[in-house]
Amino acid sequence: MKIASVIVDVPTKQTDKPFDYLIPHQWEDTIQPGMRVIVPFGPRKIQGFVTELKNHSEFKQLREICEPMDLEPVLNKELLDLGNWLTENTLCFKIFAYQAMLPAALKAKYQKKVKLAAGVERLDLPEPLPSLFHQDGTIHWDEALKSGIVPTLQREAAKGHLEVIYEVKEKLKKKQIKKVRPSVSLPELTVEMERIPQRAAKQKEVLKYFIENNREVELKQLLDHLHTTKSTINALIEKNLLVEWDEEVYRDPYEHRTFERTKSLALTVQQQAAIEPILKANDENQHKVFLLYGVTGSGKTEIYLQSIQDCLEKGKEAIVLVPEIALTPQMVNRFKGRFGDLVAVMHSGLSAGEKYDEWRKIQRREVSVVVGARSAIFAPFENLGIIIIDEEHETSYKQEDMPRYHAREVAIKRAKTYGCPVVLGSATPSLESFARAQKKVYELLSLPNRMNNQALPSVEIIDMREELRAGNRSMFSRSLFEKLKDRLEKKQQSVLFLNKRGYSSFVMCRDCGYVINCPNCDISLTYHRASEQMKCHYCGYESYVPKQCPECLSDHIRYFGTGTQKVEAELGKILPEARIIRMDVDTTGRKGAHERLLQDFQDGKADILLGTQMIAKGLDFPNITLVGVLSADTMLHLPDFRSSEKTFQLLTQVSGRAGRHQLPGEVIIQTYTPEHYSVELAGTQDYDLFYQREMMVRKVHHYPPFYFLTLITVSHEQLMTVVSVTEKIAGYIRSQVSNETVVLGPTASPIPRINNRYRYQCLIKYKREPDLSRTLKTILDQYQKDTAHGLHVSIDLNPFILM
DNA sequence: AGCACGCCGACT
DNA sequence: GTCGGCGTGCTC
Repeated sequence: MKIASVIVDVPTKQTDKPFDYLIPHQWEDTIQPGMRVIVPFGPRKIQGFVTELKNHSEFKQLREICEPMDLEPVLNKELLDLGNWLTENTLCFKIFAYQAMLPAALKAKYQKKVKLAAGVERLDLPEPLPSLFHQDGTIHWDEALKSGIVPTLQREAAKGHLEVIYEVKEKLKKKQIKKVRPSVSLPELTVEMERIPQRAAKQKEVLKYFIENNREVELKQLLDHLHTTKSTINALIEKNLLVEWDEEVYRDPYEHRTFERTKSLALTVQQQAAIEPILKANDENQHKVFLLYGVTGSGKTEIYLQSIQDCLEKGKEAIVLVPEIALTPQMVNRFKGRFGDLVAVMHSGLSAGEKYDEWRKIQRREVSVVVGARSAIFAPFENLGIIIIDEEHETSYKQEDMPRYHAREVAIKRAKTYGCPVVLGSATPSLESFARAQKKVYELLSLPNRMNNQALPSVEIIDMREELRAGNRSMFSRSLFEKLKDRLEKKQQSVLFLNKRGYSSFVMCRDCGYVINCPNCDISLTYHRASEQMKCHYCGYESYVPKQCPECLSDHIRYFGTGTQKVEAELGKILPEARIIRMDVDTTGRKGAHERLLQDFQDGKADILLGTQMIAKGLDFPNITLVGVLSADTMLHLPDFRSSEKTFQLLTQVSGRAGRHQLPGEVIIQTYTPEHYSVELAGTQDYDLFYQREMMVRKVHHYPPFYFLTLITVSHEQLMTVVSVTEKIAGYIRSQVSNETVVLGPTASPIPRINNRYRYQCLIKYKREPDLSRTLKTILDQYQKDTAHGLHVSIDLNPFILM
């Protein structure tokens, strides 16, 4: 076995296949599938993943692998296979699939440099080159680009004076600390100490320390403790009395926190009934998907915890997925509290280094439970016992760029491999999942009551049109105002929820209604208060707010704030004595700010918590007795077939924040469309009825879960090109599919232009189309090589955002 | 993606 | 006659 198949880090159609390389003798026993290697590729060096070892290759002129980047594989057999599965199921390049499964820190960085060719002196080169060399005798290409000396470099390289080199760099080093310990036994140490001459007082002290504390110690600590320097230690190492070594350490984001250990709670009869099938599947190593449908506050987390406990006792491992937004300290505490150091946490709040360290803990089997957002589904466990997906309906489980996977599908795929259960938990399951449970594809487990049989909060729906008619033009209905005042007097807490969308901070002329748009994209610019600039979220374009309206020259330009700011100001007017904590992108930008604000609220430092999406989840404070939703229908009118479902889920979710403990809770939902079923049924908290109503709508309009969707988006600088290509694609698909299948389009995308590229799309709705995958691949084969002509074709199977 | 190779226009 | 534009095709 001297040949390795390598998937190279070049994401194009043409290179999306294994390339064969010879393994140099020195690495023959080292290199294995799943390792990252550095390989020559054309004139440069790049990173690649070894997928296979073999003895023969169809290619004659094989080149050699430069070196391995790992000492042990970063992807095991199962994950390599999973990568292929991802590639097949999301139609992405293999390299994207592999990279998605690893922490970003393992992605290579490339650097191009030049160095002097053999026998050439710096001074042989023309000015200003001789003075531009770095310590290591190279000039960095990216710096040369900035200073405009690239042509000079190229000329010198052509003359053979300079040599171009390509480097692959690790993004990140393992963090290591130096440790020391005695290398001889305690009695010997005592003897040796006597022998140290009197003038080496510090060396004596060090040995005395080790006689008293006969164990390893971190070098830095030792030096601090004894007020000495490394030279003392070096002398003792020379004498073979001490040994020194490097040890890998982890950047533990939770290092300075203690977690109160908790024990399993007694389960209610309902919880007991719900957990039993899961434990049974655990016992029998049976793959099954459970849908744990439990109202807010019904104790789903305890079921997760005890199912995991059961796995750990069987020597297996567990993955828990939680939506990013709900990955709060509260959530982490519950898992760390129960399982202590056995838990790794993965979320976007961690630095690349911290994420890598958490991943290393998993890889080295130092933890058995990982709690994390979407990408934690790829945790490199090898003896998985259970996968839990909390808030299963959350759209953030779908990744929107390559590879466009849904964590739920990946979870089921992995669980099948390990023969273990998947538990999908939600108070408001996605229609897809609930439908599968109805069809007995998933097993339904219900928790219809709250713990201790607390009543669900009472919900009042306020018709804001009525308020307007009654002369109330404020954003607070009379009822909400009264109740807020009441809580203030009773010293209880309230949460006000504002749906961010519809209130986004665009800049508008009050006279003519002109909204400032991005010049490159057909979307309004977002106002950022911190920088007092307008920014495009799609292309990054920035600009200052004009003094005058570009259309009508009026100077009545104003921005519509993030909404929360406006609400805060308004609240200050009507309830001046209320202490308010505002949570939105502006106040939670800094690291840890989110956590601190919530802590303040929990500590009773404020009466009202005002915020967007981010407060809809996980809040569980005993003193909250009122929840207000300022405008329930802002997301209802988005061009998205899931908007009713999302509205219902959000309203139910938010309502669940109230009265989770002794005090009963009240919920006020303000809306302009109280008659809409998703608002009405969120009011009565009737998921089952909502499910039936929404399923009818989906059936009539040929949407999931009755039909599968595939979205094809084409973009190009020229509108004509986009239209004609999309038309050709749509035509080709129509010619290939059955007549039960619906092909919509071509139509302009909801955002018709991003970054000066026009966007057209085509939506396929189908029930059964076994050959669709092949058809789509043909399309990609045809058009992905046209990227040179500026054409982009992207395909999203089961899209969540139809934009 | 990069890069080399290759074929046409405007300069020393 | 050469320098350099970017169109095309290849990387084991």
